[in-house]
Formats: sequence, C-alpha cells, structure tokens
Amino acid sequence: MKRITIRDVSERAGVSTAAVSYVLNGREGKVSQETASKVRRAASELNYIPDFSARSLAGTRSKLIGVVIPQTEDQKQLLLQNPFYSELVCGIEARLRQSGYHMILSGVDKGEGYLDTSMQRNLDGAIIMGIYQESFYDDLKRVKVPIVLIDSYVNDSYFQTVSIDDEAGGYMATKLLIDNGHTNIALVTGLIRKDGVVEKRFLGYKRALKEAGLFYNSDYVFEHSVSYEYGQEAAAALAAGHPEITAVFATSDLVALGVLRGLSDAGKRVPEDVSVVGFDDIPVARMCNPPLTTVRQNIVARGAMAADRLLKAIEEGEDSVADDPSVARLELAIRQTVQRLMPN
Amino acid sequence: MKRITIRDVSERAGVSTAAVSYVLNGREGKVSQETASKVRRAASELNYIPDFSARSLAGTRSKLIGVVIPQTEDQKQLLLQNPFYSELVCGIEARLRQSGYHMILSGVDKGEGYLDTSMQRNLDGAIIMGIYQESFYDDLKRVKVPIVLIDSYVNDSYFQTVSIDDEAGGYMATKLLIDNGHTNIALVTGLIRKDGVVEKRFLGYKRALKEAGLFYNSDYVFEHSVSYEYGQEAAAALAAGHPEITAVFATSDLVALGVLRGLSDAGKRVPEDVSVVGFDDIPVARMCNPPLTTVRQNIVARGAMAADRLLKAIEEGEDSVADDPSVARLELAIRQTVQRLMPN
DNA sequence: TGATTTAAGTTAAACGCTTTAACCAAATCG
DNA sequence: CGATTTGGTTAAAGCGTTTAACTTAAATCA
Repeated sequence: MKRITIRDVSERAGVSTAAVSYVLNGREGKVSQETASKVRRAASELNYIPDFSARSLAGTRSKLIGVVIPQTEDQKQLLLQNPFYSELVCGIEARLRQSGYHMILSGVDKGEGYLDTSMQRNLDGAIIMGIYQESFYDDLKRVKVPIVLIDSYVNDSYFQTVSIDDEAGGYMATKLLIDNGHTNIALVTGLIRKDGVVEKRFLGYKRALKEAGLFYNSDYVFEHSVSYEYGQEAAAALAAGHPEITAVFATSDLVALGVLRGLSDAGKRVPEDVSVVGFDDIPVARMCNPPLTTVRQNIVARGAMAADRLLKAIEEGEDSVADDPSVARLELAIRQTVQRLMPN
Repeated sequence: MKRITIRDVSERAGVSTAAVSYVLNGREGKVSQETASKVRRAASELNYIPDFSARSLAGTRSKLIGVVIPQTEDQKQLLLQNPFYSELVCGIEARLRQSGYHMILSGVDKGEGYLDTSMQRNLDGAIIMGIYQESFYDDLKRVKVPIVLIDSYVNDSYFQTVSIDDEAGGYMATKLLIDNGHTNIALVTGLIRKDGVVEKRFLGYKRALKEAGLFYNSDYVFEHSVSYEYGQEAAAALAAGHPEITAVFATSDLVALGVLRGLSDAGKRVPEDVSVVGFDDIPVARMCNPPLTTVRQNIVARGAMAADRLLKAIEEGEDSVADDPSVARLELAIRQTVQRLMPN
C-alpha cells in the first residue's frame, strides 16, 4: 500500500505543501477559504493519512501518551489483573482516543528506564498510576512534559493529580460499621506508608473510631499487602485470635474478597457473624457472594478525568494547569456484607 | 533537556554518523572492533537515546505494536473490564517490553478506523483480540504487516492465530458433569455464531452428550450474550422452567458467575442442587464463593505466545511464519461447584 | 609486480512533515 | 503615483535516522 504524502495532496490541489500543512493543522488566516477547500477535497479524495512519525520529528506533537501501571514483582507483568487498574485504563483510553491521541501502556521496572521510553517516543505527556521510588519522579520531571498522577500523594507541584478523598472514604466505611452497632472493628490493609493512599484511609478509620468514642486498638490492624491472599490470611488470623471482632474494614476490594474467603474458611458467616466493607467497588464486588458492601469510587470516570487534565495541559500549555487537584466523588455501595449487630 | 543526537555521538567518537548507526544497529562487518567500542563509549558517556520517530521515518522499524481489544457498545470503552482481556494484555505487554517494543492499546469503533491508526504510526505489527466485521480484516490485510489473531476463527492464511482447542474444552467440561452422574445438563452461552469460539465449545458439549448416549435437548441451551447479567437471567429462567436440570456448563467464567448468582437467587444451592462449570479460569474464578470449577486456559501465557509469534514474524520476515496455528493447552481446574449427583 | 578483491569508513540523499523567511500581487496610504 | 502594507503562497531548511553508493587503503591473488 503506497503511502500518500502531503506532496501528493499538494500536487492534486495545485498548491504548495506548506498550504496543505496549514489547512490540515487549522492555521486560520494563513490561507484563503478557497484553497482550504481545494486542499480538503484533494486530501479526502486521495485518502490522505498523515504520518505521525514525521510530524513528531518535525517538532510538533507526537499525539502519544505514556500510561504507566505497576507490575508484579516476580513476573514483571503488568498489574492489570487488578481490576482497579483496568478500569482506570478503560477510562483513559476512551478519552484519549476520542481526542485523536494514542496510548502506550507499559509497566516499569522498579521505576527505572521510563525516561528512555519517554524520550525515544517523544511522548506528549504521561499518566502514572501507583507509587514508585523517588528517583522515578525525578526522571519524570526531567522530560519536561505534563504529567498526571493517580493514586499518589507525591508532594510536588510539578505534577497534577487526580485523587479521591481517601481519608473521608475510610471514615465513611468505618462509620457505617459503627452505625450498625459494631465496636470491635478490624482494619485489613496493605502497607501503611507515609503519605500513601492507604495511610489516608487508615486515618479516616481512626477518626471515625475516635468520634464515636471508641478505642483505637492497634491489635486490630492487619497490615501487609494489597492482595486476595493477604486478605484471606488476615481473616484467618483475626478469626482465630480475636473472636470478639464483629466487623472488618478492608482498604481495598481485592483484600475484602480474601477476607470473605478467609472468614468463611474459619467457619464465620458473613454478615451474620462478621460484617465486611471494602473499598473501590471493582466490578467483582457486586458479583461475589454475598455481594460486597463497599466505598464506591467511579474508577472509569477517574481515568477519564486524568486524561482530560493531561490533554488540557498539553493543548493549552503550562499556564492552564489548575493546581488544585481534581478530587472525585465517593459514596457507599450498600450491598449484603454488613449487618446490624444484635446485642446478645 | 536537550536532545542528544547521533551527530553528537559521532563527533565525540570522531567518526561519521553512519558509522555510529552501523554500530548501534549491530551491523557487523561494516565497522572495526576498535571504532565500535569508541562509538559505544561515546554513546554511553553522552547518554544517547535514539529517536524512534526518526528511525521510523527513515524506513526501519517503529518498534510499535498495535493491540486491539473490543469495546463496549454503549460507552465506547475498552472491554478491559473483562479479565480475560486484561490477562492477555499482561502477557503481551511483558513480552513486548522485554524485546524493546511498545504497545499501543486501543479499542476500535465497529472495526473502523484502525487502518488509519496503523498507517499513521507505522505499526510493525498487530495483535487483534475478539471478533469483528469482515471489512476490518480486509483493512488489516492492506497494511501488509504481520498480524496475530486471538480468539478468532477467521479462515485466512494471511493471519496467524493463537488459539485453544475450544471444542475439546467444551467436551471436557461437559464430560466432567456427565462423569459425575448428571444427565440433564444446560448450556449457557453467548451467541453461537458460525465459526466462533462459542460454536466450538457448543460442539464439544454436543459431542460429550452424544458419546454418553444422552439426548441433545435444544431447550437446554440458553444463548444470548457473554455477560454476568445474562448468566443471572438464564439461571433464573432455567431454575423456573426446568427443575430437572442438575448441571450447567457456562461457556465463559463471567457467565458462570452470573449463573451462580441467579441460582442462588432462585433458592438453588451450588453444588448441592445444581453443579456449575465455567470456562477460562479468570482470577475471580478462585475468589468467588464457592470457588468455581472451570476449564483452565493459561491466559497470560497465551498472550505471551501471541507476542512471540508476532515478533518472530516481524524479525525473521514473512517466510518464517509457521502456518500451523499455535494451540495452547487446556486443563480442568476442579474446585467446588461440581458435585456428584446423588440418585434419589 | 600489477590487477583485483576486501575491509572500513564516509558522503549524501531520502523519509514525510512543519515552519520560517522570502516573495508577489493587489490593496491601501500619503 | 510611488511607497507601504497585507493576504496568500512558496521554496527551502531543518527534524534524527538509515542506507545505497562511493572512496580509500590494505590485503590477496596470479
């Protein structure tokens, strides 16, 4: 399939290639209405498709966005198995496509090497999900291209963020349990790093307890990793060691699912014996058995927000960047894993 | 960040840019060991990163692979929510990255417009999942670039495929149920199109029945769409209309999960009253309650296979393409949704 | 020894596009 | 009426690579 170039179009329209370029890039005022329409006609008759490599080389936009998600430690695979990330990617892709951009999706190895990718491909911008080591963010800044962070509390005004109020979410979940009469409420969660998503949710948990006049008992927090397996493990430990616990707040649905299984294996019924609330509302949350009560964030919408912000920054230049972080809305998805505690 | 070009490297090494290019692309024999190492040193001292746009323009490989997955009808979003696709993408991405390629992930609108993308970006190849209208494949062929199809029985030797033995899988699932004493076995499935994945599984189902001397009863096949919702719906219908049914084969785990819910809503217990077997073994299959017995295909591995095939075709040229389709292995994942039927 | 092949590099064109400086009428001005 | 502006257009210079064609020097051969 022979490539149709801008030159072919210009010849057909009887104008110069520059004129064609002007028309096709919407440089108003540089060209008369008449030639503009001649050019457009020629282009569509020839079925002209611009070559983005050439465009990119010539110094304009590549219309390529880098999207980074964490990868599994062992296999070096994308963490796309985590529905949370897939959903985000869905939201991002749809919005980018709609604006004529394409997405290069990749995992990064310990935060290294992405600088190369970015330069090789002349990326116009990037969306980064997850948390990486410091040096990764330094690299990112050196590329001098707009960047949006999702799920990250990196404190640097260079980056834009699209976040949720994790603290409020943690509070909502815990409050729901308290309102249902629970007082011994466990927290099952990934590692609580300083300034991480998880820490905020943890803080919300503590605030709710305090507000209700309940003691915060550090024996009730099970903290390790964000995975189904850990949820299961923690539930087993908790059922065995703390029979007085009647409710669990898991800071991620994936973990909550594990908790469900762990409790069931330990002979506890949900929600009769123990209530459980998760966080995220990934699609499985409503498919599992019993359907999981959880804190819903509209993940797809959040992806779209991130894309919007990025595109805005790219197209309207640095100046347009709002430095208030976008904060997506949160609500409770009440399903069947929380039950009022019957005083016995 | 000023871009370091091949010219900078050449000057530093005291050779021509051509020499640098030869060295960096491993053109053996064009250049002496001595200059080669001078060049390499210079390149690494300057931290040279080649510009892929320029490479692509100059007529060599873009090192970009297009990956296409279906999108939802309504929202125009990627169907990445379906874990089956996410897993494939994981496998593909890991392998591509490892070989220095990048992936442009996108959905296509009714099979249209992808030709453009492909030409704009000078894609080196593409991996297509799902099934599209005829014209899409015609477009694909016109780009003259290697293409691997996943989950598609398009009968055209131009395309390479990475498939599984769907018929055998359908047979395995059904046989498992028969071996457990079931005779009234329903099939819940997406639309059975001619030459589709689903048809093959359906054929396996029929073969197992026939082989066991059981009647094929078309009232027992519930055929509509591959979704949780439909599984739920079908299960309701089946429980209400055919109480004699004691087992269900769902041709996809997503559907099977719906069936689980539908049965439970209808007051049927799984596996005590009705046994269920799914297909795919997506991660949720082991997380749901009870854990789903299903036909396992190693989805991630299949993605990797697809990537391997594609890279081979790209790097070793057309001639190297094996025209035997790769067929991935299948096995039963026995969990807790199938029970021996007690004669009453 | 002289002719010929080979090895090691270099030069310069090409890839398809954007963009700037220059150009040319035609219109406007003093 | 000559000088200046202006709207419209063009030719040409990159952008960073690759590669075919060419050069030169050294090695091989008869």
